[in-house]
Amino acid sequence: MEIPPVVIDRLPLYTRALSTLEEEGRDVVSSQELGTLLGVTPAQIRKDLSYFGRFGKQGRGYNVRKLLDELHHILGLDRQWRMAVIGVGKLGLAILGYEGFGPQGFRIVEAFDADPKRIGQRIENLTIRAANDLEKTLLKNPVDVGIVAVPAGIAQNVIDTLVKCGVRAILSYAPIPARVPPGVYLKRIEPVLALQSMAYYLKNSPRSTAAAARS
Amino acid sequence: MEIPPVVIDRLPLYTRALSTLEEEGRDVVSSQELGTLLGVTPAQIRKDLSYFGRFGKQGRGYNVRKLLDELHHILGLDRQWRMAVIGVGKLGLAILGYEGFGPQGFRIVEAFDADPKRIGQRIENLTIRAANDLEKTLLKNPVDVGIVAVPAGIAQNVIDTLVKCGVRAILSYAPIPARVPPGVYLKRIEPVLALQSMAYYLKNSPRSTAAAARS
DNA sequence: AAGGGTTTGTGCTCACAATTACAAACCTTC
DNA sequence: GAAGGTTTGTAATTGTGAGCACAAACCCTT
Repeated sequence: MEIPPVVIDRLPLYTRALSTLEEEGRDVVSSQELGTLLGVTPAQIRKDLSYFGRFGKQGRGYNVRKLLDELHHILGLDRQWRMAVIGVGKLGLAILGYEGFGPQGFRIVEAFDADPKRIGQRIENLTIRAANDLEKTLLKNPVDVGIVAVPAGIAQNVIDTLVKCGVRAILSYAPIPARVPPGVYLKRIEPVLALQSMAYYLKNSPRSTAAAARS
Repeated sequence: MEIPPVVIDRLPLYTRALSTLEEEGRDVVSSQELGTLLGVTPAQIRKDLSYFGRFGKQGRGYNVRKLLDELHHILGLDRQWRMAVIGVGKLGLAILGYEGFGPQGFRIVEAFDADPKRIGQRIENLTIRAANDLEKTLLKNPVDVGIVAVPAGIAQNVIDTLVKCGVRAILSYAPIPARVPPGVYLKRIEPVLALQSMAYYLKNSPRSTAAAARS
């Protein structure tokens, strides 16, 4: 069965909300409650989940623990994913220092930079390698995900290299419309584009009567 | 006329491609060429633009300079937008140091943090203010956009404060499903969610025969 | 054990966005 | 200035996702 990408994009949201509920000690949750928690309609949640099976009980709702496990399994979050960061500037540093990846099973195991002053430095239990060694290193020690935090000018080049090394998922912070071959998955983080589209609404809404932008 | 949000989200893409073309000295571009450049169908581009007017010439294409000016005007990029950064940790530092905002008319004019060691520090021509003074400062010197780079636990609180101060556009880096009242526009930057949805495809695609994820 | 109150899973409908397709308009060349 | 080759703008069609609504299933109380 072919599942719509929008659905896949929502599953992590559900996962996160369920984690919070579990930490609060909740046993059961309804699509209704989950919906208000996330700003999504209950029907949407139920339909999304129904693509994968029947996880709830009528009249009761979903077992938090069980649904969370199911979603982890569906998304492939029940294992560790190895990631490499390319580019250790200010942004790369922030990425290396971010504590949000590890707990979700995403571990940064390599970091690369072209600056001779950076190469060899030890940051967050990692030794920065030379960008020149990117290909050689990744071919020997493959990673699942590449995080691109280099300037726009060389980003496509870096991405091509990653693809050549068999990396099939790329998270790019570079402000370019990068292209990847079929079978490689690319997500872009684009704060400037986000700001620019919000500017439209700022400019065109009469200061109070507008509907909120979808985030 | 009511324009679909998806269309608004694509306009900044067009803007960026046109900027590149202009720097290269190109005078005219067809929807065809722009499309291949961005990975979008030509018809999509033409239709998106037709919501706002008729900017092209049959048999010729679009004048790069003119279309760029039009889009700048439509999106409200022909002015300066004032932004405040809340949270000056590693991420906040990267944001303050990013050179991609200024050239697009987005200027960071205030920065706040709760850490006494950070308060008063001078970074990138800006003096970090105390988080306690957030409300007072913004009420005196309003900003158009708030950039939230604080830990998840206090993010909703910060967002509520921003809204109270009349901030109508918020770019949030906090991993929470933040809610804002109607008339306030919120975009979230969520690298972890992006990774989690890619994990699904990594897990479920047979290593070469899958279609690329939409980015 | 029966009844009232919930909540799920899903067929159906509706809305809207993407694509197709083509007439009209434009440029260039002969 | 006519003809051939492009490319736009848009009407019409197709495709797809979101919302609605309800039967079936479950819990709890009496």
